[in-house]
Amino acid sequence: MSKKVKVRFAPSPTGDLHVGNIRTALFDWAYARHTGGTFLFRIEDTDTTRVTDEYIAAAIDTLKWLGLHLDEGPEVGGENCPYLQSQRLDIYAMWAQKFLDQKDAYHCYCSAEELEATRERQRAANVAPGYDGTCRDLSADQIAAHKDNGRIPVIRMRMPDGGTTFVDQIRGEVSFDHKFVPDFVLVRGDGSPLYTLAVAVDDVLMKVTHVLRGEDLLSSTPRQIRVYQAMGVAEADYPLFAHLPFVMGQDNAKLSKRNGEVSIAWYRDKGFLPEAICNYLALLGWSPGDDRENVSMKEICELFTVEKVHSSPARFDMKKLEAINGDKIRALTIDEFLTWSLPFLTKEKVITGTDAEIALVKKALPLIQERIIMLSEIPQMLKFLFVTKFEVEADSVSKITDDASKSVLKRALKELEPITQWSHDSIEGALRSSLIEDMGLKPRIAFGAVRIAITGSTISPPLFESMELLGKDASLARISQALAL
RNA sequence: GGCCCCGUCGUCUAGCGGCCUAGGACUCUGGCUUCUCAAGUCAGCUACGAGGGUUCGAAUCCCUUCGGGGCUACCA
Repeated sequence: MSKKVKVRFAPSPTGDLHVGNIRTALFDWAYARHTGGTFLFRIEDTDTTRVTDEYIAAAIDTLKWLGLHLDEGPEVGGENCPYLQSQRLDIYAMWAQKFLDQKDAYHCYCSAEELEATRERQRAANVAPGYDGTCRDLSADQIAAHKDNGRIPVIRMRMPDGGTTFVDQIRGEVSFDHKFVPDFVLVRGDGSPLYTLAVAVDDVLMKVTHVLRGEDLLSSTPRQIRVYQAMGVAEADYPLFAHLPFVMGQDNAKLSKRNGEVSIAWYRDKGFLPEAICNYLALLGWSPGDDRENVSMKEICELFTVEKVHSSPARFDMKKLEAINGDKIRALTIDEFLTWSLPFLTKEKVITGTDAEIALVKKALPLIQERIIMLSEIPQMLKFLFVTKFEVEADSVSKITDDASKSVLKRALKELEPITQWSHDSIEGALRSSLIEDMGLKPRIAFGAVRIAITGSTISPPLFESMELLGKDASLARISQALAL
């Protein structure tokens, strides 16, 4: 029987979760769900000066918002607690000691300056840079001398001669000659562990079966495998590796703050739906294999396999994300759309949240559902229905103060006044017969003027429906007000 | 510099030796529709980095080359 799949997402807390992180998390999650395995979240804080609780809370909140539910990790718990590497220091120390005892590792007393000098020399001589093995086989006397000099050692892993070959699930067989994989540091002079030690130990102890991570870690894999060997793990029990290609920015460099918005929080504020973000990100470096592009979270789980992941990097394209977000918004039911909309409307103080307001919003939403690409556009589009002190946009004022516009508005006012059944049909009928047929105006001219008077803008939801929702009194008042400009 | 990874339209991709005069989506351009803006719809633009092989036949296999990226830390 094959082992139950366990996939881990293990970011180092260097900032808010960003697009690149999330793409990795999404693939990790999707693979876990696809295989019926578990999705584990671990924090790699061996370097950072302590993770804050806020960071962890924010990260978990982001994952939850995206719909990437965790099976194991900080806050949710699990059988492999704790999930912060900073809380597992004694475990790493124990293994480091074991490696020392087994002679797989050794104390290295070289100073930073000496190492730097070695590298300089290697660079000058044009040979592979890396630790030269000075402290590999120190005698007791040499060690004593170093101690007398007050030198503090690091613990270094001994890389045996030969090489490491492993099968990357995305790239195929990858080989590294150990000539180019020097002895590496496991534990710093101050006793703290390095990433290479901590990941390997944790992945084994937490029974991770698949390591899906960024391509930048590809060349650290031989070191990780070396630790497995030292731990006595059988080769058949090594996790399988799959190195995901990068997500690049417009400038063909790894996506960063410089080349676009990368913080997931930014997308959330802008009104991107989590489904849209996941759908788009899923398409970066992966595809279902056919021409299908609009996929739900459920479909991503069903269809996702590592084999279909690309080996080449993908560029992040905001336009495509926007297009997908628009599609997802249009696919929402009105109640779902309403739920998503309300926070944006209250945040912009367009509404306070009364039942009457919400009822009106719900009626207006169908008018704008296919006109927006981000939820943050909603307040601007519906504002005219709620403002108490109405004002025409500065740029549009001059478009309705000319004589032609004034006569349109006057006529509109006159035709609208007698309407008793205030509906978009009756409004349209009255306006068409008078402004278009009688006055012989082009619809875009005639209705354009009314639109500005009613909504204050040249861009708005459909005019007659908007007037119906605004109500007769308010509509007539606005036209009168426009006439007075 | 060394090691490793990568290379199909502007972008994301389909393609796994004949279905490819290379398909889809986004973007862009033009048309239709139209009360604005959208949405919808139709059409168009544009790609196998280059050069050698292998083969009856190559985007698909091999080699070289060029280009891009990563790593080369007591970062992850």
